[in-house]
Amino acid sequence: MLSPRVVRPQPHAGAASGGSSSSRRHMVDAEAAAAAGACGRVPEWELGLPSAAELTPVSQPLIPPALAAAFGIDLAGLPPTSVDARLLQDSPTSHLYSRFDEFDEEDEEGEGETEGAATGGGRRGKKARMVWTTELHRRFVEAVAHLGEKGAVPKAIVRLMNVDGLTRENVASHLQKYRLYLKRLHTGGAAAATPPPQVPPPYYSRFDAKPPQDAANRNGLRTFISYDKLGCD
DNA sequence: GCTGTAATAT
DNA sequence: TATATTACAG
Repeated sequence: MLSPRVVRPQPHAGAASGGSSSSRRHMVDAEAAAAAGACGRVPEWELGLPSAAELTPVSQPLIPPALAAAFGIDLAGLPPTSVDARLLQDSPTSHLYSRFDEFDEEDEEGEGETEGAATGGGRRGKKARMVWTTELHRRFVEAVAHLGEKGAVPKAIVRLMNVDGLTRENVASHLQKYRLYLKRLHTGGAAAATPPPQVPPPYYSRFDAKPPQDAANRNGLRTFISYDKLGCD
């Protein structure tokens, strides 16, 4: 992050959302699912859960021993620390993302982009939107599962995921959608009584029907609470 | 300061 | 459509 270009503040001041949020709901869905115990949580899993420090090595299996051998990579010599997000990009177009790259063409603003005064000689770097690949998402879900319903807050998730360049905002945003997704699953059965939600937004459709299991299983930790588990129908 | 949520922007 | 950003409340 060097001399991040100053993003022009949008003279907005909208705040269209009514100030009073008296009908503010609580996030009971998740808690309810958790409280359901029998279906949502497996206590023994949580008891035996490793600490955050022990979880970081989750990045290890990303390079199968066989593959490492083929490339003459000494796995033992690799630090079990942060995983660069670049390594987790698995989509064909994932190269396009770049928030971690120093330079980027970034040039979508037709307006005369006034060189940020604050950049003073610094190369302006514009953050491209990050791409939540299935790999990244898998790590995300695992982190959420490990942390549990109550502990799965952006800050903790970022820490657990241990992905280079991943910000709290990234995760917060993703988490928000993720929760909507879960909520949708929950309401799928119960909401049958309520008005038929025309065309429910396909949140996370991209990740649908693909609960993480391979890596988790390889870790000998079984499949953590994932979509189905949390949904607990 | 962090979090959750909704609205809105890109 | 997916992700980011913002505002606001707690």
